[in-house]
Amino acid sequence: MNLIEQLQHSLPELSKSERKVAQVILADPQTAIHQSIASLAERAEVSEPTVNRFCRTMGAKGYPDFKLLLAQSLVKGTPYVNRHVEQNDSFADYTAKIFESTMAALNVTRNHVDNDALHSAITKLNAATKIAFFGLGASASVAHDAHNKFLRFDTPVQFSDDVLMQRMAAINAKAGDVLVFISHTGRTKALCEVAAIAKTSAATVIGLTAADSPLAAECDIVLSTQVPEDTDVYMPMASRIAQLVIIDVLVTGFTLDKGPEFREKLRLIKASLRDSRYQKTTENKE
Amino acid sequence: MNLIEQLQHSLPELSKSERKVAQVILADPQTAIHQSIASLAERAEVSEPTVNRFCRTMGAKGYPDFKLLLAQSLVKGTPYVNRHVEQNDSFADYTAKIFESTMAALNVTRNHVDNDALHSAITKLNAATKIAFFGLGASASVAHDAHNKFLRFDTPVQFSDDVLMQRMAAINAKAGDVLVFISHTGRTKALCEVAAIAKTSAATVIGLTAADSPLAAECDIVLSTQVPEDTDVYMPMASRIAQLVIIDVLVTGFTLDKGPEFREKLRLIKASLRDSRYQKTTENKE
DNA sequence: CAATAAAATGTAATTTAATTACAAAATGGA
DNA sequence: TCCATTTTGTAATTAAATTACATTTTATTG
Repeated sequence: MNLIEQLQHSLPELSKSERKVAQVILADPQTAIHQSIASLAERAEVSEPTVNRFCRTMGAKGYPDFKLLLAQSLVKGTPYVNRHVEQNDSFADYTAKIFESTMAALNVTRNHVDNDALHSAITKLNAATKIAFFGLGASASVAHDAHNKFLRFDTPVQFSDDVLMQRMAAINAKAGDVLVFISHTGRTKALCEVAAIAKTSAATVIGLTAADSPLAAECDIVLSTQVPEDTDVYMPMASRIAQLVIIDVLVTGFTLDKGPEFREKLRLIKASLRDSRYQKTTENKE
Repeated sequence: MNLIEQLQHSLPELSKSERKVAQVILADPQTAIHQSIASLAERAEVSEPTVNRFCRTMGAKGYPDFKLLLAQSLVKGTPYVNRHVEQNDSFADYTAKIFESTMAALNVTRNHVDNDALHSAITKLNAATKIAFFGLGASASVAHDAHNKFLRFDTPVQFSDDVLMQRMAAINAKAGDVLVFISHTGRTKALCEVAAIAKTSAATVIGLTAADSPLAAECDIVLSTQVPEDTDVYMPMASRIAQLVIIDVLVTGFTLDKGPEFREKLRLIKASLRDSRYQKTTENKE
């Protein structure tokens, strides 16, 4: 646990003098880390050994050690948190908020992904005879991205952001096919309907969507993005970024499972794109 | 700058003895913060005052102060670094690497974005009579995403991943139009050519691409994503995520500049999507 | 290539800070 | 109210960091 939180939390258990020390530190931790034990003791109106004992109570080896711990917990205090953009935010404010919120979303997703689900999704994709990515609205671009990434391989890939096309594809889905449905909310009726059709087929249905949503209910494998709901009007969807990164994981797992001989193939693809580029130093895939 | 980075960076400028100190610290910073000046001096085979002088050279007030700074930078020290996926990585390994690398990319981008360029891009977009997003290959999905996001407003938006369509649009571009070209490398010939055409028009040409690239040269405003090149075959493009987040910033700035009466409009759009969703608790945009 | 200035480093003394040992209050239960 | 226990403070001690100054090293120039 964070030391600051720990201080706050153990406040009631402390003795009178030690509490005084804790309060002085909590009031302005930034100052505390630059003070000697003497000046801190004076500010808290206690003796120096009391401060020392207090440090030991809090799990430090002594005062200098305590200061180190305190300094460290001040840094990671607010790592990346989800913060909403507000009307009066300055340019710098909302830029920072958007970046931080996105990183927070990725952090949360990383810590909460269902590894088993991801793993079995990769296995299914690898064994697939055909792969399709479906999304509507904003999720269409995520499906689009997934399609691009999987185009590098020899498994046939399909992408659609058109409900009718999706329906047809779902109806024709066969065993060995993998259909990936992408939706932020998991509540888009049209997409759920297509997923329901897909479910009646022998194909594998994967959902990249919110857990416990109607869409998730229709899926064999659910890859959920545990991202705080962005109810704010101004807030862009961090969940879509999380979905893209999950797709990155899928692609990477897919590639690795194919083995090293596959690597050569990817190199060839890369090389074939060379002529479409202005060369300079290193070469990259677009 | 991070103290560890600073140490690494100033290594060549240091004197012989001070370099020894720096190297001992860099070799194991975690140990260093728990040592006294005497034991550190001994390990580095220098005298105590040398260590003290070294601390001052690095901008600290003295040794204890230096330890504090070091301790702090160890926390946020190497938060998210770019790590390449390798053939023998386990599932857990590459998943972690991908998430971390993406977060690292976002962190780097946040710290290096050209705020003035971003700001003027937002201003231009707000004054635009028409907006277009162009991308090819993998960047097409980024353009696609941007298109989706800007569709919520009343400024006409266009998206294309077709070179011919892009050419036509570029030729017909007029003053007041804003054309956004998206490319990871900034070296795709076809896209550069379209950008060159656009540049001859009176329209504003914005590039969401690598700095100092051929594409960047054709643009009025360059929004560069300073992301380490991903030469690795297995590595998904973190830069594309960074581009998406920059688009989020553009959209947010766009919305905020339009003022609060606009907020109502967005609410109406949201409400109009309601019927296409299965309701449950809170409502969200797709 | 010596001679000298400047920089770098070390030694020892000094100062400052932290800790310990122990004594004095304060607290709480019989 | 008395005794045991805990809490807190005082003074001494130890440890750590810093300073002042001496010595060595390095670079420079005649």
